[in-house]
Amino acid sequence: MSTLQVTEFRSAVPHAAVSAATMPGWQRQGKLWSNLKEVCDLLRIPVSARVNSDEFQFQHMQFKTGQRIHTIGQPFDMLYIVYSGFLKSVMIDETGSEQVLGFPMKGDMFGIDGIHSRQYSTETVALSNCEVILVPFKIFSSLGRTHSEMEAAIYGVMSRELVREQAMVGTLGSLSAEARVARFLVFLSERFTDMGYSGKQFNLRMTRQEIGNYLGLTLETVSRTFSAFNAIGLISVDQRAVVLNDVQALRTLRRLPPSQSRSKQRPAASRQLSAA
Amino acid sequence: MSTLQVTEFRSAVPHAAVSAATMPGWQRQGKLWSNLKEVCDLLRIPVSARVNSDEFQFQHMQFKTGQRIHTIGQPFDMLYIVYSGFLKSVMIDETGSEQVLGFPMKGDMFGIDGIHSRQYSTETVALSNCEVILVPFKIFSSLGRTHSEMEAAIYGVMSRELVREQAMVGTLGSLSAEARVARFLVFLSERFTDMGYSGKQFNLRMTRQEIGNYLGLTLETVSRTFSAFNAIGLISVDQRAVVLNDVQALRTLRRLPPSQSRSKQRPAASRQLSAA
DNA sequence: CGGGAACTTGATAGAGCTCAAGCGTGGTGG
DNA sequence: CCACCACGCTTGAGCTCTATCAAGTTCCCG
Repeated sequence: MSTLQVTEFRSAVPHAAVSAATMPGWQRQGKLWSNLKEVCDLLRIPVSARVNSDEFQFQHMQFKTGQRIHTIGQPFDMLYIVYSGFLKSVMIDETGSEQVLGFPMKGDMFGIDGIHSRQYSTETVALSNCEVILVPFKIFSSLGRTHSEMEAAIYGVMSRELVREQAMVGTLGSLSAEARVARFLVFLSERFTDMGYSGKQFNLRMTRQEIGNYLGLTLETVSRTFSAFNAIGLISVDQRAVVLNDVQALRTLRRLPPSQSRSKQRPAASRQLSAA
Repeated sequence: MSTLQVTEFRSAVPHAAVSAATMPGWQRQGKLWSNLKEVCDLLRIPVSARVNSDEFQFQHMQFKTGQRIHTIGQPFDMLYIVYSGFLKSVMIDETGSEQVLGFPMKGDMFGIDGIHSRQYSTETVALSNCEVILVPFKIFSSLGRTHSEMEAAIYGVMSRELVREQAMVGTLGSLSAEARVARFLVFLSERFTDMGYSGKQFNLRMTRQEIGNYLGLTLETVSRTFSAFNAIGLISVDQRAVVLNDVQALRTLRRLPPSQSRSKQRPAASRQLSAA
């Protein structure tokens, strides 16, 4: 069962900078910079040609696996955009337990939670060697003033994050363990596709523990669910290597053996309270 | 057991407009307006005196119980701020099930989810007669440009919502049913206190169904948990009327009868990845 | 006063957690 | 270069929590 090979990543990673990971200069600051257009492209924000791309330069910074980009309570002054690599964002509750909130990857912005209280409420850790673009919040927000088209984009990015969290709440609140895991795989598949990698086969960058924590499950349940999916041919798993054999089935999966629909509160609160 | 009386609300509601609910003019638009200062106060945003409060006037709109303020898919052009009353925001997943995302109340902004895709991804329904301030998004964002101090405030409000959703994910992902219900009560208590009402006793504005949906539980579990809290004197409940007898205990509650600490993933995923 | 929604309570079952043991894999030191 | 060790993963057994199904009661509205 350990013959499964997933190699897409080694060959597909498109940024030359990553190879620098093994070189002495790795992690030195100030080596790479991006202009505004590059940042907007990364964020999937439309840029008008009128913007002077070179008016601002944004510094890159490289992190090794396990390093923290920012920590809880640290004063906020920076937003971050993932240029390459994989990370996890976690919150620590009052009992000291971690709660994984997300896995930022290429094109994702993180650190937004710090704006409100002027200090980060989460911490973000590199799950692989990473390259992150530093965006000083003051500069970012001033772009909204000077380039009015940028303004909607900024709000849009923040709104997008909010919608994503809301979807997460919906997932945690109503789906079975199997459905959560299935959706998680589809989510990864779509992200990888967006990034130009294969959406069919990839390597997980996080542990079962982290996946389970993110999905509100234990690592054992995640492991068992992977095994179950594997057993019926939905996917092929071997450790971190995953192949999705039927993405559509994963997308709509509710429960495995007896697919009893528990649509419970369907006809709940939307019609008897009809707007007069 | 039905002798419990909670009357704080009837007497405490401070806005005269509510009494208009029973009058013919109710729900007619354009009756009340707020200036910028009033809006900022409501949002708990610091306003500098330099801002000309009367430069902008924001229209109020009144809704009766059950009416929708906005619906899913409706084109986005407006943000909303609750001036009075209670609402719920819900998402509908692909199977048609509702997912309650929150209960906006006085001072809360909603509709933010619509910015990203230019249409609302949620709908918001009045749980009581409500008065809502309409804030055209274009005007709101232009305030960020003209009054630069407003800008941070706007981002702050959006960030606050994101943090709130993240906390919700944490709650759903890791707490027992009892702990979720307890936190929910504490959450309400704090909101009511903020609004100037009693944080010790209040009336729930939502059904057990809605609470359960919000917390990822069934209505039966919510009901049983209320009863259990009632039985040990933590709270007193009778239908929608609630008295919190020990807020601190609710705040830290993890589990009820045998308070065995199972701090599970305590020493889990934060040390082996220490930043070199 | 009737009907329906909301709420409570009980009985039962099953999904997922906990505890526990074993294995594979990758990194490290001898 | 190989052996060891630790961490991550898998799998099993048992048990608990919470969902589900089912009445029955209360409250609110017409």
